[in-house]
Amino acid sequence: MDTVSKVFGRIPPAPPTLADVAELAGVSRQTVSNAVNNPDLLRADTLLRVQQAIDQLGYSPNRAARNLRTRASHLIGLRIQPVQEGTANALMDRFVHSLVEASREAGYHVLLFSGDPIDALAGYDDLLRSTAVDAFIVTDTYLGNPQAAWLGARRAPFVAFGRPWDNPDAPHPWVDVDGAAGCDLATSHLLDKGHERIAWIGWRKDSFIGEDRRAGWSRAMRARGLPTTGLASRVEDTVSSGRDASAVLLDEAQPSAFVCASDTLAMGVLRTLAERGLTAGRDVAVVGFDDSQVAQVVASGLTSVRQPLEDVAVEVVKALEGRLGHPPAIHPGVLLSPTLAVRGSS
Amino acid sequence: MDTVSKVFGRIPPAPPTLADVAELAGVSRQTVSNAVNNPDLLRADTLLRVQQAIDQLGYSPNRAARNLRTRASHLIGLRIQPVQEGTANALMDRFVHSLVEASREAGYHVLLFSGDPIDALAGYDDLLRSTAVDAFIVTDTYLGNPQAAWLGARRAPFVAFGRPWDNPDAPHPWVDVDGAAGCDLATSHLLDKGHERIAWIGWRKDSFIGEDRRAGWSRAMRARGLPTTGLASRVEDTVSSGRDASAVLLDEAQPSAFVCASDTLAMGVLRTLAERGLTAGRDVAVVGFDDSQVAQVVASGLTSVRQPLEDVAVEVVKALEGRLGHPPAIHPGVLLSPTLAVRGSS
DNA sequence: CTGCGGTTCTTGATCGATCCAATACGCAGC
DNA sequence: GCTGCGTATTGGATCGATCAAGAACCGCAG
Repeated sequence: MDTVSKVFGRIPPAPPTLADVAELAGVSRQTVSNAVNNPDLLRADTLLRVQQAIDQLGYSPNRAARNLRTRASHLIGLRIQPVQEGTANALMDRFVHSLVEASREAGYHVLLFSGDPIDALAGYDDLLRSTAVDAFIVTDTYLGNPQAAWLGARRAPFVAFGRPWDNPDAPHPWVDVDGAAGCDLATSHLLDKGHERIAWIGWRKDSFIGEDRRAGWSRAMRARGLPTTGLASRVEDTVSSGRDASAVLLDEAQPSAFVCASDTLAMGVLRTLAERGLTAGRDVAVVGFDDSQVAQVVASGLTSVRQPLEDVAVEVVKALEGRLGHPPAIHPGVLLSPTLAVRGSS
Repeated sequence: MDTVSKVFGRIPPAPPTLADVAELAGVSRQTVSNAVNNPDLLRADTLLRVQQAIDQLGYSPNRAARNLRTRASHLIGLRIQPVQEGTANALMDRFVHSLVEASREAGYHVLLFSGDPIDALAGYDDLLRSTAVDAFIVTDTYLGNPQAAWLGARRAPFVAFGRPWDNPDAPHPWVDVDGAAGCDLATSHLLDKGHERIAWIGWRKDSFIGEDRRAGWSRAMRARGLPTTGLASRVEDTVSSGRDASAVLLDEAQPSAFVCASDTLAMGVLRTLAERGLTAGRDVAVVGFDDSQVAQVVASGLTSVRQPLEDVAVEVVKALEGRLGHPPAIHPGVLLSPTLAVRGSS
């Protein structure tokens, strides 16, 4: 016996097919198929007999054959973006896991693909034309959503995690987290602690998400009749930008607390405080956004707005099931409320 | 027109098939198939004609049909574990992305699945029996590897990210990162900076990976004739364990530097230092492991051992291609060396 | 004993690609 | 002009499931 055979064995036995089960159970193929897909069509004793044959052989329907016939793959495509080094943004990890779990319960699996960097749509197109997936989850909706229009035009079923900012009447189902509510929550939390001069550090104005979150901060401030002028700054989403912005704001506006559009920016604030010998949570309060691992393990902890990603995933899958149903259900947008993970920094 | 149709349009046109292309190009189905899979079998002018027809119709082979016939899905299964909240362990994010990218180049897609928590093997079994994936990537090899033996017995092709610790002669291909070399690197880096009393904070003894990393530290120490007794501690992988362990070590052994088995533990050390008014990198040096986002954004930065996950993914896919080849290539284990991301803490 | 509605089960066709064996084609040599 | 040979191309069968019918079976009323 040669080494290859010794290691990997002979040709693995072909898995049992529907016909094998049918023969063993003494019924026809169709009956086995019904036992699997429409059990209530069978007489109880026949069903039992078929079930036993299935168990005995360890039969599972061949997915390729089933997919071919039913024109469905029970796969959901999810495009993943490169990890951003040097930031605290890691919500994908949590979301992906929740999505896989929710999909599993609905009988779907998640297929990952990474867009050809040159042409993000090429990846979608490829999977779509080869009928490799039944639908997509689209997550990158930060600036409008070119994919949405493209997929819509192709009649490709998809659900977006993120509102169609540039087109509120977009016909596709979507699920999103209310960033404004989150920042309102964070700001109100600080206001309740007695802070009155609460600064905002967010992203540049062309980010819909950033403006939404900012609106939550200003809304909460206005609700208590507090001014916001001079207390806001808009920068890049990097630690050093957060550091610089907070330094300027401390000098010019003397805020006693910061609400940030991301944990990355909040880490920058913490750095400024450390440089000035100030203690986060005692001298100056800080709240971040996304409840990243960074927020959880940083010294004394960073209070942060936590997106209910598990719920998002469940809603996304629910919307997907509706969209793939016959007839497709029109699923309105779903907006979920985040919570606040309070830690030492506030 | 009813609302549903207005929103989603009529039944989408059926995608073009091989036969459609054949008819348009005026050739037979097999010729089109050859044009796609064995272009060199065709005469140049025929190939061109078929190509044009393919482009004109936007044809892509139906995956289900191809999978059924070729008994291959070109999918790779990857089981993902729940995210550990409160730790800095996020290497999966980076690895998954690299894996998707490497797989894409090899013509594969990554299928995620989450083991039924009750029975981790059920998820593998299901996908295997339904021939949904061609192979698996197994990542959880921290304590031996029950999956490996099970998959091996089922003759399921798989590649492990992680050595078969409990069975060095295991016949399956694997790729791993040399944790000992990483910690040797980290320790040597500190030794070069003039540190002599370098403490180790690692995991409990039943972790093969932890013992491996620890060996790198003690090896580097011994190489310079330095003692290690009293300088090591083994704890749980949490921030607070790292904090407690470093406090005890500082009191009892007065180390001037720490090498940790994870960034999570290193964050605990940083916390202790902060509590004692010591500055990381100036008073006491700290090195973590995994180069997590936490290490990258924490104030002044945490020096950390960085696993070459991109290379791991490439090697894993390479091994997979060998394993799935005919005949399967026997791929020896591959051990890659990590690098050190030097930051402010050292 | 026949007829009938309803359930239960079976047979043949089908999804769209690839494998297989057989045929048409081109070209050199007699 | 015919044969031989390698290349290019073709039609038919096949993978394993589901769909769409139709057939067998059941009990029960006429």
